[in-house]
Parts: sequence; C-alpha cells; structure tokens
Amino acid sequence: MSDKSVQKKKYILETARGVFAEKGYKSVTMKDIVDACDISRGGLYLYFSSTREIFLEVLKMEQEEADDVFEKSIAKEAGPADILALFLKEQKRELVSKKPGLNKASYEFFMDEQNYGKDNFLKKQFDSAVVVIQKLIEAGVENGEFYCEDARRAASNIMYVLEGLKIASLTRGITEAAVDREIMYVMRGLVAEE
Amino acid sequence: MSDKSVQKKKYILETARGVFAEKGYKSVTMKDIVDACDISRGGLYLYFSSTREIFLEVLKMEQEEADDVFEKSIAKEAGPADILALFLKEQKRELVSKKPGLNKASYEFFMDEQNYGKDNFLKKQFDSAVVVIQKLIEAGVENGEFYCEDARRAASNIMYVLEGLKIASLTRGITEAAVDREIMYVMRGLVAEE
Amino acid sequence: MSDKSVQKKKYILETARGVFAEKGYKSVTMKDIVDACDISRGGLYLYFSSTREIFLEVLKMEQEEADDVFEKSIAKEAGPADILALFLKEQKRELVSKKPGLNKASYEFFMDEQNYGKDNFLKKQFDSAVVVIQKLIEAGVENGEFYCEDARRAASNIMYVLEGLKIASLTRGITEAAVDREIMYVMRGLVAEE
Amino acid sequence: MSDKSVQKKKYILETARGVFAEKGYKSVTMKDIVDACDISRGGLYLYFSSTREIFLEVLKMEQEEADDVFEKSIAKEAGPADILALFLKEQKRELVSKKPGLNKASYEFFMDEQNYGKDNFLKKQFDSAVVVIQKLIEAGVENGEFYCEDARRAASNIMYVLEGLKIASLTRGITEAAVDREIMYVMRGLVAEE
DNA sequence: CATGAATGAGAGTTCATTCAT
DNA sequence: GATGAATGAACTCTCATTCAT
Repeated sequence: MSDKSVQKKKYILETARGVFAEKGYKSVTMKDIVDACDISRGGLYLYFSSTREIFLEVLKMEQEEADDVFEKSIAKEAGPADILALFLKEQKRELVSKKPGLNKASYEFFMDEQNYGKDNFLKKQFDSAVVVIQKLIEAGVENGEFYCEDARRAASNIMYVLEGLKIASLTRGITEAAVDREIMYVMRGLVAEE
Repeated sequence: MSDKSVQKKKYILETARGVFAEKGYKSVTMKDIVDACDISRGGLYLYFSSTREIFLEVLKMEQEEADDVFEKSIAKEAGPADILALFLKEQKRELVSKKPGLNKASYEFFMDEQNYGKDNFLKKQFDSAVVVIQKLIEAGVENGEFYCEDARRAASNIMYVLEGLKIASLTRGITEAAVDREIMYVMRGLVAEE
Repeated sequence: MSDKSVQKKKYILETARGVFAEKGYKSVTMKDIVDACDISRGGLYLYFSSTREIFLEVLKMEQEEADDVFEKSIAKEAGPADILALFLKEQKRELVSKKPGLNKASYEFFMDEQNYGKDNFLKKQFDSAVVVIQKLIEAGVENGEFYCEDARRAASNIMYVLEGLKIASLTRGITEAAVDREIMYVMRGLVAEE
Repeated sequence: MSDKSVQKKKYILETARGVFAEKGYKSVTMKDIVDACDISRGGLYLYFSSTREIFLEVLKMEQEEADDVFEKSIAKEAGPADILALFLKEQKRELVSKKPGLNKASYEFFMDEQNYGKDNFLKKQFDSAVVVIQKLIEAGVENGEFYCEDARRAASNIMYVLEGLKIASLTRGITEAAVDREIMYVMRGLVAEE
C-alpha cells in the first residue's frame, strides 16, 4: 500500500471516528462515512468493506493512542495519589463532556457482537485500567498515602463504579455533582480508614 | 377502546417484549413484530405506529410489573439484611442469566433517545432502587445489622456497581465469581466495620 | 395466497417469460422484470426473490404447457409417420423463427447451474421427447411405415441432431434449407432402407 | 508495437483464455482478468478495452492453434477411417472432460452477439470440420473402407450430432457411454451397409 | 377492525472506465 | 508504458408506511 493510501486510510478512520462518536455504531451507514469523508461510494470500498470493519480499526487506533497517553501519564513523576486523582479527574471530564467519545458506539458494538474474548476492546481497557489502579494503590499504601487491604478488589470496585457512571451518563444523564459524590465515596474507602 | 382491543394490544406488547429481549432495540423492525405476533402489517399499525412507541409501552408494562414485585418482596416480613441479600441475589441471577431481559434493549434505546428527564425508565428504576436500598440500610443500622454513616451514598454506590456489572456483562461477559467478588466487596463496607 | 395474488404471479411469470426470451438469462435483472411488469421494486420481491427463482418458475410453467400440447398432438388420431412429421415441422418452425423462445435463456441457465439431475428441465424435455419418438418409430415399424432396427438409438439420434441444429441456430444462424436437409437425412435412415 | 508489448499481449490472452474456460463469457469482468494476470487495472486497458475484445482475440488465437493441430493430424499418413476415428475420439475426450475448454464461453458469446457472418468462430470451426470429414469419407469410399452416397450430408450430420452432444454435455451432463452410443450410431451408417 | 398487496426511499455492493502520477 | 486510486452508474434487497378491499 502506497504512502498516500496510508494517509487516506488514516483520514477516513479519523473522520469515521467522529461519525461514530456522534451517531453511535448501529445507525452509521457506509453512506454516512462516504458523505463525511467527501469521497465516492466506491472509493470507500477500496479501503473498507463494512462499517464493522471500519469501527474495528477505529478502536485499534483508539487503543494505540490510549497506550501513548498512559505512558505519558506515568512518565510524569508524581505520587500515586496524585496520579490516581488525575486519572479520576480525566474520567470525570469525559463523563460530563457533551462529546461522548466512542463510549456509546462501543457499547452498541459490543452488545451486538457478543465477543467475550481477549480481543474485546472494552475488556482490555477495563482490565488494564484495573491493573494500573491496583499498582497505584499498592504504591500509595507503601508510602502511607492510602490504606487498603485488598488493592486488587478496590481497583476493580473503582472501575465498576466508573463503568456504572458511564452507562448512566449515556442513558439518563448525570450531573457533575453526582459524579463527584460517587468518586469521593470510593476514595473515602482508601483514605478515610486511618 | 373495546375489551378485545385491549386484549390484543396487551398480547402484542407481551410478544414484542420477547422480540426486544432477544434482538435489542435498534435492530427490531415492525416486520419482526408483525411476524412474531402473527398479525397483519396493517393490523399492527392500528395499535402502534413505530417500534419506538411499542418499546415505550413495553417499558411502561415492565415498570408496572416491577412495582408489583417490589411490593411483594417488602410484604414478606424479614430483616433488612435478608431483604438486601435477596435483592442482590436476584440482581446476580439476572446478570449471569443467558436471557438478558430488556437490559440490552433499554440501554440501546436510551442511548439513542437522550431523554434525561423524570420519565426515563432507567432513571426511575435506578432512583427508586436507591431509595429502597437506602431505607434497608437505615433499618439495618437501626437494628445493628449494618454499620454505615451515609446510607444514601452507600445505596447509590451499590447501584452504580451493579450498573457497571450489568453493562460489563452485556458487552464483554462476566463470570459468576466476578459478580460475587464485587458484591461481597460493597457489602463488606456495610458489615465489616464493626 | 389470494386469488388476486395468484393472478398477479401468473402475470409476472408471463411477462418475465418475454423478457427472458428476449434477453436470455444472465443479462436479465430484477429491474428489467420490474420495468416490464410495470410494478414497484419492492412489489416484485413480494412474489419472487431472484431472477433465478423466477426463471425456474417460468420453466415449470413452460413444462406444464408443453405437456398439454403433447397430449393434444397425440389425441389427434393419425399415423405415427404423420405425427413424427408434424413434430419435426414444429421443431423446424421454432428453429427458424426469429423469436427464439426460451432456448437461449435455458442454455445460459443450465450452463451456469451445472444441474445434471432429474429436475433439469432440458434433460426432462429431451428424454421425454426421445421416448415419444421411439414409440412413434416402433408404431411405424409395426404398420410398415418405417424400417428401423433400434428405435431407441434412432430416436436419440434424431434428438441430438435437433439439439445440434438448435444451438447452431442460436449461435451462428441457420437457413431453413439447412434444417430441411438435416431432417431429411435423419429421416432417410428410417424410410429409405426398404 | 514493441516486442515486449507483443509478449505481454500474448501473456494476457493466454491467461484470459483460462479465465474464460473456467467462468464462461458473460460472468468474466475486466477485474477477473486483471486479477488473473496480476497486472494493473489501467495496464489491461492499454491493450484491450473490453472483455469482448479480449475474447475475440482469444478466439483468434484458438483458431490459429486449431489449424496447426489439423495439419499435424493430416500429416500423419494413415487411412481415412483411422483419421476419422481419431478425430471422433478427440471430440469424445473433450465432451467427457471436466475442463470444458472454451465451449461454454463461446456459446455464451455467440448467443449474445447474433453474429451470423463468416467471421463467426463457431461457424468457421463447424464448416471446416464438415469439409475435412467429407473428404475423409470420400477417401474412405474410394478405398472401400466406407460406404456412403452423399458424403457432404453424412459429414454435416456427424457434426450436428457432435454439436448436440456438446451442448447436452454443457447443460445437463452426459455419460461416456451415451457419447459412445451416439458416435457408434452415426458411424454405423457409414460402415454397416455393406 | 383487519388484511396484506403495493410503493418507494435508501442501504449495500460491484465494476467499467478514467486519469494524475 | 504502467500504476492503482477514484468515480459514479447500476443492481440487489429491505422496510416503514399506506390504502383498497
């Protein structure tokens, strides 16, 4: 594949990402993407042959970018409590934002796919977040910032609450205050039990 | 509306409920429902004019039945801890069950609708569950079964974890053991702090 | 299926027959038939879901009509030689006619299908024609009109020659005189060896 | 046209021949040939501008090769009866073979073309075969191997039977035994009437 | 009320053909 | 010469929705 092709493919994926972010997964048609990209019907088929294929590649792209972000976050030297706080703040920002990102589309997609394997994007995201949080908590316990008996459990609890907030946000809206309250509640378990 | 009409409408809604449970919301066509009900295309339009309208009424029906169930649960005189345990057991059963009920369809529906008002079925379900759990916890605190400083927060935390488990179950599958672990974790907060 | 439906189906098949006769099989699209029948795109799909399905039913129709014709031919009491002559004359008429009937479409269809079973229309037509001709020859031998040692062989030889003439006619044209010569040649074998 | 060009053109035609042999004429697209030749879309158009043009040149190529073969056959000095037997054997081999050569494609092509002129490939093949067979028969009559009153008629009869067998083979399949029986029958006319 | 035939808009997909590089 | 990306026309098929009976 030529250099130009690669560029165009990337352009399509980025444009398509916007379409999925706006319309979710199931409502998006090849025509929607063709229109958004301002290319011809046949042109799109040169690169992708279904919305499913496009969405999968959008997710792959997303994954790679997410990995980059992770590394940057960790690169900045800061205490584990600070990093966790930063992570939660970022999550909150996304929850409250009007631009829903790919959450809606991803949920629609994976509810349809019934793909419960290791290549499930949501599973991967979730599991790796749990691991990172667990490590942060353990580090926090070590330096006395946190108190926690089972870091693994605490980490997954945090993630499930976030997941609950996410779907709540998408299906019925959620106020910033409510998000704050829930986050504060789960954090209290870590810091308050002195 | 004649008595026969009411019966037929109810029949359609019950049949449609099964269709939504199986296929979700967005994939369901009027044709699907016509086929499932074994009525004529025109016939269906006499009662409902879109899948959206049907789904809304299915939800209303669901709501009414859910209320019934609630009342029964509470009617049985038992300790608050027992009732809460029963509630969580029921939630777990649904999470693990292969038949996903209307969860998938509801999520699809409300992600599309962007209806964040008080008539949002999911919001109502969630909020009333929070209230009930809160009351159970308060009762438990009173009779010494539970320890909890902020019953309201604890209740909503439980519900968000359950919501997180629910969407996780739908999008990536979840094991019974994982559900147990999460439920145990949230309950530990209530009982373990002697 | 209602009476009206049956009528419409028959109407479509008859119209489609004309389309196949004119354009062959492979070039015919659903749109061609829709246009010819002056119905809507979706309307056609109520009755048939592919050109293949339509063509198969056209052939079935053709078969039934052909059976009728056969019976009539035999009903007329005449000597076997006369009946055979009539049959050959009819074949010749079709060979020379500008309107090629379904021959072209049938050949295209069955070259594609690779259906060599007993439900192959061309096979059925051929085999039953061979049987009829064989009986005519045997009857002719009995009453002295024909001389023939192996009626079966003679009959199939006649049919293969006719088949050769048919495909020749469709692919390169054939003159009436040429047809006459060939028919005369095969008949000479039956009558000349006194 | 450069030498290289000629080579490439020949390469394309030979590859295309295989495609036509496999898929017939009408189903073959420019893309099929591009893929089979492993050249670029634009590249093919430098040499040919349609499948029709390609097929015509494939036939021309075929014709030239066929002429070569004929000459070789006749070059071998043998009795006319032997040569004819050899010819029929070769025909039978092709009829029974799973690889149908260009027969299917040719029939499709000429049924569509309605080209009844002298440049019709099938006509040329047929007519020249008739001439050759006629000469063989005449030679056979001369040396006493055959008995025949009208060699011309006998020759064209043989060819029509072969044509009938060919289309029968393509559209409904034919057993080797059936081919043998038919060939034997037409030959009996030449040798049996001592 | 109830039926189901009919319509037409719109999504998916494939291909011949062109054209800048 | 050669490439292959790009276009747009054409075809298949499905549905929501209407309407005569």
